[in-house]
Amino acid sequence: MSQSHTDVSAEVIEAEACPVAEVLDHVAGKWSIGIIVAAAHGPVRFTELERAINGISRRMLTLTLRKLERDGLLQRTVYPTVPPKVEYELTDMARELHSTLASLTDWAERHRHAIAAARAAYDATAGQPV
Amino acid sequence: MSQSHTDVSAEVIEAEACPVAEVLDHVAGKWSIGIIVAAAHGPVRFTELERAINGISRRMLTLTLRKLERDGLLQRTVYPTVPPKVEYELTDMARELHSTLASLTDWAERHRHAIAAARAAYDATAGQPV
DNA sequence: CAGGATCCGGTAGGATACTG
DNA sequence: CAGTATCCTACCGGATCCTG
Repeated sequence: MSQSHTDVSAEVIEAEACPVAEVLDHVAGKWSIGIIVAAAHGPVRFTELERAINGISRRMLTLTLRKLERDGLLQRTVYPTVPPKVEYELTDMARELHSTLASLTDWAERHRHAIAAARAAYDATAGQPV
Repeated sequence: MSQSHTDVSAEVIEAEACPVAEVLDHVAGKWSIGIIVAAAHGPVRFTELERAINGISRRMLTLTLRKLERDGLLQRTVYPTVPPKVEYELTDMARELHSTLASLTDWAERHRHAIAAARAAYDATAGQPV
């Protein structure tokens, strides 16, 4: 059903959406933001993060940590001590992102009630369940 | 710095992460941002969005639209004309979000190269593939 | 034109056990 | 302490067909 011609209008959206989509790809993880927030106030150790985020599994913590490190958002420092010690710290890039994320948090807190209200209204008006 | 932060209260993290997590729950959809961006410059029709976003399926468009509408981010206007006509427009709340999102876009564009470089470095250094 | 219903695969993410 | 490995499930998202 799709013709071989490409529509020009999509390029604009793509050009705008692509970087954001990439960011979200790195950040949209259920835990990425939590980790960035948790690591924002200084170097954190693995177990600290695990306890701080509370609900995350070791697996997801490791995976998300790796992803963030790979994208240059986290700097991983291994201390070759007898009990292994690893610290994670935000890079400058990530600190900027954290500031931006703060705006999101702010927006979310400011409109949390409005969103809840909108949901309730929607469910009452249009969402007549069977 | 490194003295009194040992008890990184999980409550703080949760309190901060929760709203964000909610936002992301509404926004982190693969298409939500694209829709918000596409609808930012005025009322858009269903088919317009479908063509603009280019890659989205009718199903996901509908679902994402519903979700955004339910959260009070989109206002849906149905014109009971013979060929049905539906327009979607950002609410004030969503316009604010869009501004915030712009920061994210900005951040992404500014650090896109750095991220790519970090990835390459990571893959070269630690990511010796099998 | 706008969207609902259904099937179906890929993957994000959770639980658990093992290790250097 | 800081991971890794394996299994398993839920849901996201695509394709297709049907409707008002």
